[in-house]
Amino acid sequence: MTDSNDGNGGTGAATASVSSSSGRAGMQLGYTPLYMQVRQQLLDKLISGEWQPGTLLPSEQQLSVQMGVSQGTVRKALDALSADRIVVRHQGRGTFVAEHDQRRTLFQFFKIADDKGDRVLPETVYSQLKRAEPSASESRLLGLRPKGDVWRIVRHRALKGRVMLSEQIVLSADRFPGLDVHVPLPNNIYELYERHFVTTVTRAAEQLRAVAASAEDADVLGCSEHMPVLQIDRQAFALNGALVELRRSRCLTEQFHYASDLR
Amino acid sequence: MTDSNDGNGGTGAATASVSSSSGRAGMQLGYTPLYMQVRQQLLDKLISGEWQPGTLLPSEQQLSVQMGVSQGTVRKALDALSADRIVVRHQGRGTFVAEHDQRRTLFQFFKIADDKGDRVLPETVYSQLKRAEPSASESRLLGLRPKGDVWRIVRHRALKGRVMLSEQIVLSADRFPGLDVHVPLPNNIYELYERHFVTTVTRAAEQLRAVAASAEDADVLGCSEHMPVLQIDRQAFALNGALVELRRSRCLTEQFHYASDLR
DNA sequence: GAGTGGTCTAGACCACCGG
DNA sequence: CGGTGGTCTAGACCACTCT
Repeated sequence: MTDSNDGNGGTGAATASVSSSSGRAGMQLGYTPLYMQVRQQLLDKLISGEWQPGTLLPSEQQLSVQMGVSQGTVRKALDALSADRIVVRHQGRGTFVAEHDQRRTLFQFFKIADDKGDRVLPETVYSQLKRAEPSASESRLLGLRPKGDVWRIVRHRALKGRVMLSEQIVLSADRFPGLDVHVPLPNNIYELYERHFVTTVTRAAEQLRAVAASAEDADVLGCSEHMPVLQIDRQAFALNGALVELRRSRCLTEQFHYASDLR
Repeated sequence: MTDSNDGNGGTGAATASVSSSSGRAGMQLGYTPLYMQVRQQLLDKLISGEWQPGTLLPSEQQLSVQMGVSQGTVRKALDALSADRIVVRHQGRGTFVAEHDQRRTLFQFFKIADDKGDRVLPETVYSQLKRAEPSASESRLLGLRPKGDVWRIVRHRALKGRVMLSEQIVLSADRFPGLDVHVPLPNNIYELYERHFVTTVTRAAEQLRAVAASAEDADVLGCSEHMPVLQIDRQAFALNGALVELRRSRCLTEQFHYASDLR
């Protein structure tokens, strides 16, 4: 392993056995702190699938010995991953790779709430999967190879027994080979991504607009045509930063709303 | 000062001269870490107005001596305040009380972006202020005394020269005495709150719905009646956690959208 | 009781800013 | 150049979980 960044503060005798692996997104030049290098090393093991979701990581003590840095530096790296919800830490139990369980889906990725502010997970009442050619923009955004296909998923989803949401999902057929084997798709589709396709969605960006329901929307949602509906365009990103899912939802917002926290 | 929490780890000789001041929101019972007590002590000085926005705080070293805790503990307290955007830290310069400058308003509190994803601050093209009686729910939410009045502000705001947004703001007349002296209100109204009314907005919760434009909306926004518009209901909270502002916006979303990051 | 993460302390050096 | 926050280390004790 190549040493770097000595730059090694403290009383320390240990010269860190941490390879440089710089190039953190969103950092300016000049210098990469040791704990960020450690963070990246740990992240690489998650990206490669060496540590699957749900796995118990080695303890801080073990990692600090393995990586040749102090326990405090390992702690800072794990705290950074924890802040990004990539790992979950439990006092007395250990540090685990975050899973897309129902709670995470509900609080990180599903922003529809009822008028009391409670979030309710929707049930899927209709689901369709087909292979198709991408549009130019889909191909560009998903970084597809020339002539690479996409999967198109259409789902209708109900809250409290009423169909409230119609969504179309677009995925690279190369990244999700044999997706059709898993039909019918589970309600929690991000759990499917991570269990069968080594793809963990960690972050998403949504664009919201008010639009008029199309004739098809009206049919699906049981409302009149031209009814105002909330259109949500989502781009979802994996651990390595790649855009892996495009999604467009149209949602009735009479009994429910989209909740956004500004902080 | 009353000691508590000894509970004092480390080699330390120092018994912390930090009063208990427990009761952190969202904490379970049992115990309050020292750095959270320090955080609350610092926060109290901000709430009281003893440290105004823009103020340079004492250095970590000075604070650690003043409060009788280690520099590392002061650091953790300041890092927590920094994570909540309550203070801003600059290496080599010091720690400052956060201000509602244009950048903060743009990135923390204004979520409308153009199709390239760039956020543009809107200009106010019409503004009206009047004193009025609150509705029952307004009185309850804002915690008004019986017969306490409210201010109602109506503003029309333009992006790139086109009126895109109509908003109504409701404030306690008691909390904002003599607000009418400041007419015409500045475009950055949160800066007004903090400069003249010792009220710093730190957090807000928004509820989004797609609704049909009313006749009045259509007139203001220059669109047809029943056009789908994005309705944004905001509740804004001050440093002490009190709800201080209610706001309803209606926004055209043909050239712009509401951007929401899920992470 | 053993092991984990969480807190607290102490001290050193580094990167950055201003005068 | 002195002062600030940022990083790194080392070691102790605490709260929590599981066996």
